[in-house]
Amino acid sequence: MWSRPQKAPRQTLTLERIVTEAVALLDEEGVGRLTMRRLAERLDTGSTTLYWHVKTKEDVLDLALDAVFCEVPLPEEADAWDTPVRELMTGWRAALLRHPWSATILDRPLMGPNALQRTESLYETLTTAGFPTPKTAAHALSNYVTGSVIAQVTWQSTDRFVRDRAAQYPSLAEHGLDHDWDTTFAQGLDYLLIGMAQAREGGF
Amino acid sequence: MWSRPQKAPRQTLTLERIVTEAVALLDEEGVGRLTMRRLAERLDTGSTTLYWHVKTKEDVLDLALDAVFCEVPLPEEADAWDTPVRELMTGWRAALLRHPWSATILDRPLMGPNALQRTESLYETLTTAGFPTPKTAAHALSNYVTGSVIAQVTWQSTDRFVRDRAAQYPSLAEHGLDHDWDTTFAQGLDYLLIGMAQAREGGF
DNA sequence: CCATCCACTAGACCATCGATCCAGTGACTG
DNA sequence: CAGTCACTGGATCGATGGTCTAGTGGATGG
Repeated sequence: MWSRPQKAPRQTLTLERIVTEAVALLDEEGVGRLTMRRLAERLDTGSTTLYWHVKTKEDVLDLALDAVFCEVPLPEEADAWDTPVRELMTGWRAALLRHPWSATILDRPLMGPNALQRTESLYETLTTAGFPTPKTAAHALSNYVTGSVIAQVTWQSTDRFVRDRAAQYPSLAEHGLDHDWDTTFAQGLDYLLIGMAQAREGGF
Repeated sequence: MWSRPQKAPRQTLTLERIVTEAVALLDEEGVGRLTMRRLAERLDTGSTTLYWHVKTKEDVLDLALDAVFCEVPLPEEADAWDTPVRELMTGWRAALLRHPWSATILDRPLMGPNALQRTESLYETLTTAGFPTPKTAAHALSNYVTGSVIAQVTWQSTDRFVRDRAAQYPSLAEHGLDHDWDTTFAQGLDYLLIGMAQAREGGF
């Protein structure tokens, strides 16, 4: 009785396989070409079969997005509060950039277990760091990361377009061209962290 | 000869009318229900007619999004550099929030004339304020606004869902529930501006 | 050993969408 | 008055998300 397997060991097609393959498909061909049929084909099955494991296509996207967050390393404790924060935000950004399609679906609730775990970690760090309003600080940080990733992915995808219009819009060209995205991100993050630290000392 | 009208005065259907109606449709029913057919129907015409004025549906979205940026007031000059910046960012955010569908299409290049004009204004303000790297500062600011709007729209659209899971994920509930979005945004913006000011004095 | 059950699968099918083809239409031009 | 051209619309195409219906095959229980 007790040694009996809990569930049917059938499982030729599992949710996990679906998600893995969906991420692979998204990585290779982008969000515009993710189709239930194409995904099913890659899994050597019919599209109907997918709908037994998943209710809608949006479920697939939600799962794929949360799978990306799984790649974000959870920082260890450190003496300075800003060290783990910087780590978390940098890893967060890196994971999203590794899967550029994720930037275009960041407009959906990040409520997968992996995403929640990262948010939780951020809150915890800020709270133990003594911020009176960790909620505000957490929002500022995650919003900045989200915006940064979207901006970078967008501009990189239209590099050619901008280059053609560089003469017409000089500061547009400067805004999006030959851009060291990493250092710009880090610098902006520093702005935020400096401001946060100063505000905390001021007690608000 | 000179008094002759330049172009054919036919124009029963104009690009302007299309954009206006598209924004109205998006406001009323959201981005998911914007269809070329539905849009054409609202304009009392066939869907084919739209394609004479516009190449693809994406064009319509681009135009609608830029129409939103038209609502962002361009700040006047001021003594303190942060005053016009705060004005511009607040107006930027307000315009996007007035049309929540815009948040879900912020992953496309903001290259309409209205959006460019706002970006230009931001650069100009930061440059005359003496920032050594206005590009970095401008990115930090606009990224923060973008992220903030997306977060707010997303969380507000899933308020019910979060409320149901409040017990299960306490800090999730705190993160997204009963949230004074305006003050949180303003506070985060202050973080940024404080950090930027301090960094400028430090000369980097 | 066999009937039953159920997790799981597949092909046909539906409504809808973005986009195009093709056949006009009517106001202005020369 | 014939011709042009900006402009319009109905029919249509291929693809998509999703459902209906009819299975299939391995484990279960008697």
